[in-house]
Amino acid sequence: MLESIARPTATLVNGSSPLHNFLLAALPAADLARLEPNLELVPMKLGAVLYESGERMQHAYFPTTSIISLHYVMEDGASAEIAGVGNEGILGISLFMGGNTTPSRALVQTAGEAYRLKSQILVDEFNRCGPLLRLLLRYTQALITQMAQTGACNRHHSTVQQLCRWLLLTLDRMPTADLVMTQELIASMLGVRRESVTEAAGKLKQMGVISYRRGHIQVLDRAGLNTHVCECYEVVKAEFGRLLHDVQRP
Amino acid sequence: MLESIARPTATLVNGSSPLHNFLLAALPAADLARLEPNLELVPMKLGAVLYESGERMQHAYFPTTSIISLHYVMEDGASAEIAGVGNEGILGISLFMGGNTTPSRALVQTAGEAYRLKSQILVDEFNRCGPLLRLLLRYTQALITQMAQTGACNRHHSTVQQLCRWLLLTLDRMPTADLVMTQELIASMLGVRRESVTEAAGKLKQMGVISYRRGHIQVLDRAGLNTHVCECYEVVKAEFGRLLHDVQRP
DNA sequence: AGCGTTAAGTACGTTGCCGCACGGATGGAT
DNA sequence: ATCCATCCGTGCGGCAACGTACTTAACGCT
Repeated sequence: MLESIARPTATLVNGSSPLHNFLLAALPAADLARLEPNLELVPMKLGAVLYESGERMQHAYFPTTSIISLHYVMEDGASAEIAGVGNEGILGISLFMGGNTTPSRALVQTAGEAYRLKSQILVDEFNRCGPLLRLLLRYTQALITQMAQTGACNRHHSTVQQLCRWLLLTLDRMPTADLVMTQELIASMLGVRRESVTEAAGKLKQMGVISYRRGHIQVLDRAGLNTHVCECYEVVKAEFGRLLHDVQRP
Repeated sequence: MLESIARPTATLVNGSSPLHNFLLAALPAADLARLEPNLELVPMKLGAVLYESGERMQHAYFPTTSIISLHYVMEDGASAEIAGVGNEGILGISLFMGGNTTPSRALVQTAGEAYRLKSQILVDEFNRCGPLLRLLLRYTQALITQMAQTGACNRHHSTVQQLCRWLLLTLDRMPTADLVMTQELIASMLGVRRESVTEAAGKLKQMGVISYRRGHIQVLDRAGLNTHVCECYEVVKAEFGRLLHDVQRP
């Protein structure tokens, strides 16, 4: 296991280092050094379920190139994304907030890599009440904003607006403008029918904002997304910027 | 200011003690003792705005008999409740989570009383990294669940179901089954039209579950609400119970 | 090269909620 | 006792999204 510790290798497109996760990168060197021997680089396969509602988590995840989606799944099977986690964040809030579980599902929305850390090690470090605690609480605060905003957006905004919001938030966490993503998957995130996504995506395509083919979406005109998105995107982005201004790409 | 410290008085219907707030009641005596000289009992007037989006909070509030509603207000004036805070909780999460502000509005949904505490005193106590920190983080985790669930509920459930959820959650925080509440206000909480509330309430009235008159709603048949509510109510309630099981009515 | 699976397009009736515009009723205030 | 602001009831057209059903197109596999 110790051998699997991440070292940037030539075979990886972006290289890989814990520093590619903004939270880890924002830690003082001494704190990061304590964690580093325990950080394990793992591949994140599209659609993989990292956490199921009510389970006890074995690991926390710090995405680097992958994106994780937090879903709430209803009794009747309907679902809705409540937040996304990319290289700006961590999966496993409930480990340090208390309670250990949450009533939600976490799955890989965009394939890539993440560093994982045994739950206990994260908790122990958190309990030192040092920089990691401060950092994780601020991140959690930003996550709360994202969840609240998503909820309000669900109530008031159109599918097209929400699709724009979702695309922009995803784009911000991606190195490229090419998303490997089916409309079906987007529908489950937004909590709408697949056909509704087809319709909304069709409009954006017609306006030349995006193009797509089977299983791929390409954003052609990011500014165009901005003109059609609701305020929610900007609010979330601004709040992350404000709370984690010192947590930037290394 | 010191003179205004809460002492239960005969003039108060329920009497009033910090112990009527579950979080305060759950603190070890030594920790509560440090806070108590700084707790100030204040009346909470219906509709009063305790916090406006982006403001810096001067106080944290621990409701006893009052209920506070956290709203998100959109640019176009549309609004939606993202969470409620009663005697099980605290208003002022962002003070200790970091960042000090949130993009939301807090207003009094049900008149009553609350203990308030100067921000700095709460933060100082939180920074001792003792029982208060543990307690507040667990509470925040429960609040996160409530927000996520509300968001998903906004997406998938009918106005009647949501009204039932809202009534039950409010009822849980009230000593009586009589709510002083206009349909207009409920509409702004649920983020729907006033007429939609009229319609939903009319159905419940016809079924004999509630009755109401101008500005008052009375729940006649709580079990009836339970049969019409969506799963969301139970999930939130269970999560609060699980996370704050040791935080009970004194 | 052809096949089978899965993604995406189309169509149509239905519905739940919206926006608007009223009229009627209530209950506190003068 | 009367006034009148506020709250509640109702009606109607409109529409975005839904549920359902089916077709067409793309990709990957043998």
